[in-house]
Amino acid sequence: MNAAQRPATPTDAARDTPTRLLDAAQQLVQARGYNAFSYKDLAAEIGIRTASIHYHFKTKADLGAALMDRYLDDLDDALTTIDRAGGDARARLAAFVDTYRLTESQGMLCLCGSLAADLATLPEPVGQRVARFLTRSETWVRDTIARGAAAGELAVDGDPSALATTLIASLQGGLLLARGRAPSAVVDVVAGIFFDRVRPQTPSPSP
Amino acid sequence: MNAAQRPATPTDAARDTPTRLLDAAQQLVQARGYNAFSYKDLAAEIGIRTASIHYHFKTKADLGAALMDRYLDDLDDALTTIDRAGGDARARLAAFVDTYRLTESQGMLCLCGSLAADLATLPEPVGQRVARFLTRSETWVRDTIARGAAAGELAVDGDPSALATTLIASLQGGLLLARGRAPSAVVDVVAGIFFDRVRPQTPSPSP
DNA sequence: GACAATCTATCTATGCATAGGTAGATTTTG
DNA sequence: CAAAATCTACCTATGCATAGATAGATTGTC
Repeated sequence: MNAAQRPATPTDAARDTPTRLLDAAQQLVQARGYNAFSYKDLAAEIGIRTASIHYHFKTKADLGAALMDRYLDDLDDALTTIDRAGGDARARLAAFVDTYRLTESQGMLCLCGSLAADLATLPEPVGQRVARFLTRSETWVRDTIARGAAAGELAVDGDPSALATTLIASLQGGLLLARGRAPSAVVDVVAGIFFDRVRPQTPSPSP
Repeated sequence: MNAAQRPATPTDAARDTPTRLLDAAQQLVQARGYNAFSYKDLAAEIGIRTASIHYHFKTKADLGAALMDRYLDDLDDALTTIDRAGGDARARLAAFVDTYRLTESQGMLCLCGSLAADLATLPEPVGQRVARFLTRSETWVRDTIARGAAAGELAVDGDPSALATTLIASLQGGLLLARGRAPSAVVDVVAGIFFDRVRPQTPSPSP
């Protein structure tokens, strides 16, 4: 997901250099991929020399790890916010799906999806964090479905774990297909298919 | 998809150099991504100098385009073979999904999925072919579902177009999630969810 | 001998990283 | 509290490896 669609750049130039570097790097990775951005791009973006970037992030691997650490924190924050907002399971899942829409409209991938595509070439610490992000997302979706079913909020058609895996896969893959289409077209479509199987528990509490 | 899981390297060294270059390049792109392989890697792989590669493929962009051209041909061949095999719609869809399993078991992405992730940095002719591949896959799946429904072979639960988009997205995204998991785990899961909505038209022709 | 396929040698551009320096703020301490 | 020490956040300059590409042999083959 794109939990980390950073809070709309607060006053932008007002942030400190490490934060600005992370912001720019994240944008570049989501738009172009890990192996297609350089310290030079980054330096140009925020107006310092490449050597200065090394002062804040010793190596590109460190920068990548920091990027994913922040993204993991953002995910936790986003999920916590959703959980605390007090909607039912379906509303929570819808809020989760919503986090992908902005990313799609920008023609980007999820930071984690982009890095997952480059997984074989990533420094190991970065790869580990990517895996952690995907696991955490999937677990949250699975648990949200399962709890919704248990609480009688949701009529679930299928195995919560399989549905969760499929939702994450189709959202990540959806962003891959989305570029060059109408904004939100693909996320809407895959979400529609998903929610057909996770319906509000309206009437008959049947057997 | 990975239609182009090249026919198991026939005698391998017996093929001509352009073919061996394409084979090696495809393997590298699927495993590592377009921006993470070089003429040097390729040269080392097949035992010639990088300069010799330029004799066969003037530029990396040419190589990329040739790679996608062949992959598009492979897709057409695969779909034609499936269509001619004479199974019903569900068998055809299952055969289509099967082409993703080998890719998953090798921890790779679909050539087209890998390139889609790097889309923003691709030479334009390559990007166009990537889009063409995705459209063609989606169209085939959609039509296969729709025809299956029309022929009374399939009980389709939802819009064929949305189901097709979701299937492709979840397969492509599935390969993204699959690395580091049990082989075929993710393709099986997303295919299972898909086929719940595209069931054999068994008994009651209902209304 | 002509053409195909490959080679050696080399070029320019770029990537990540390091060394070493500097201006200015902050902290320590006699 | 002022001088000394240290730290922060940059800089210039440079190194060394790799990337894609080119020119001009050389070799093999019909």
